[in-house]
Amino acid sequence: MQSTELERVTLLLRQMIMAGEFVPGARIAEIPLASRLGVSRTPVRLALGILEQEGLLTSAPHKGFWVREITIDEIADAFDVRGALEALACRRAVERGLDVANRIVLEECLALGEALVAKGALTEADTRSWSEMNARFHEAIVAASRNIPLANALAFVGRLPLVSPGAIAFTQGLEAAFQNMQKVQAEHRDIVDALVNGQASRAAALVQEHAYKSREKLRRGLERLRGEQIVANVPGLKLVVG
Amino acid sequence: MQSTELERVTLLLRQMIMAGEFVPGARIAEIPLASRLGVSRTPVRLALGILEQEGLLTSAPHKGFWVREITIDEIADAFDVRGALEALACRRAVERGLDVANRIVLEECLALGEALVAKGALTEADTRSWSEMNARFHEAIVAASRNIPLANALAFVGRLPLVSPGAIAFTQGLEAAFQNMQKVQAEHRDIVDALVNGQASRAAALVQEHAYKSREKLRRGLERLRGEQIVANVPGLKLVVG
DNA sequence: GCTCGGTTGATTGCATGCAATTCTCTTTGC
DNA sequence: GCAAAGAGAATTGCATGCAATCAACCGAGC
Repeated sequence: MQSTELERVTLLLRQMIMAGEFVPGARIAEIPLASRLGVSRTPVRLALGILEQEGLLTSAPHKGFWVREITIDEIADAFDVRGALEALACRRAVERGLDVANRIVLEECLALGEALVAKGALTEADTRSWSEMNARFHEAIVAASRNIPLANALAFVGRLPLVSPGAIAFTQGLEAAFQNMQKVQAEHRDIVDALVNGQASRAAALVQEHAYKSREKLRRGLERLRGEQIVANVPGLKLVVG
Repeated sequence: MQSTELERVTLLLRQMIMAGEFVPGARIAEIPLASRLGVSRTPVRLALGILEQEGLLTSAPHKGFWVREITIDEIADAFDVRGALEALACRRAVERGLDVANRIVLEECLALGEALVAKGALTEADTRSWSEMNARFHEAIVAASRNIPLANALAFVGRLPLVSPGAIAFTQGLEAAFQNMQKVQAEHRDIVDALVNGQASRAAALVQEHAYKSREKLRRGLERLRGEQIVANVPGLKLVVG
């Protein structure tokens, strides 16, 4: 699938960073990384540049790259941005007329969510398919807006760890995850209802609140981990809590 | 100032693209470009990667880079995104309390705008200082929101040509530019008024409309140029009008 | 004992060589 | 005359060598 080393290295490196393999603020030297990944410095260097553009790394001339320190507040703020953009997407989707293809995707997502909620029990696999469904749901809304810069901007903010709709929900356990899932499913239902009935501002308000709830849920989850300077084992990235 | 070739090449290349030196859709080969800029392929390659991330170029493995074709609709859509984001910035700025530093910047921008409008006559230099003032104005609003992902997202959409507040207004002549300037100045006054009086939703609505007016002004300006497949001499980039 | 300066080591930045892929032009077959 | 296949040229992708810059450590001077 990936025809070049650069793509492979970029993907790998992104996963490594997101998995928290590097201490935030720590320098990432090219040579050890290259030998670790079994390639030369060239693709590594290019990949680092890409990840810098994505906001995961920082660099300075002759000083190299290091992992950006991301605060909880920054993650939370990104959710506000996501809410505002998705609200715009809803308004545009309604104004331009919700097309059939995306409507079908939305309803499929609703059905899948319904099935997961009805099933009651939750395995790890269920959580994964929920996440994928959630990602598809939000993508469909954006696609329905037919606004390319909007989609790009959303992808941009989604590059921050935990912000993308596909990020694994940050909950205490499967039980809490399930309760949250029920709430989210209800919100999804309302959003789709507003969209198919042409209620632009209602849909916009609902997704905005939807994002806000995600934000606060995440914040509560992260706040619990205060105390250590660096939050480890967060699915996504080590975060600076200072 | 720029200590590396990469920075120099990136800046130069961005300017060249924005100035429309390349036909949209045309391939950009590394070797001729490198020899033209007097450097080796390495920094050129890195710069091309950066500009791809910025949305000005596209690439495919083993096929190199080419200039992205940007439609008028895409530019217009980006204005909607800008409006939504700046509206969010206004709400947050008010909610968090407009800080003194940014308030001063806003009022200085107002004063400068007032002076330019009062002056009546408009030179090229006036247009430039107006643009710089406009950029500072919008930056201050974003800075006042103290939301870093928001600022990043706005910078992201602003990378599209003509979308950034600092882009030279697209008007028919100095006379029309002046009339537009008067309107914009009035809008700026209202926005600052809302911000300093803590009227969050009013300020949000005003900036959104502000962006919408910019969008429509630009669209009218570009529509006039339909007919040719490619619009040349647009300050920013050659645009595909199809 | 502390600070400032020099020197050494390491790392980044750039140039270039080589292999792999793609594109193009030509030639052959129908 | 046109289409398809093959060979050659050109370009990208990657590896590596070398120079410039930076950081750290050590020593000297105050």
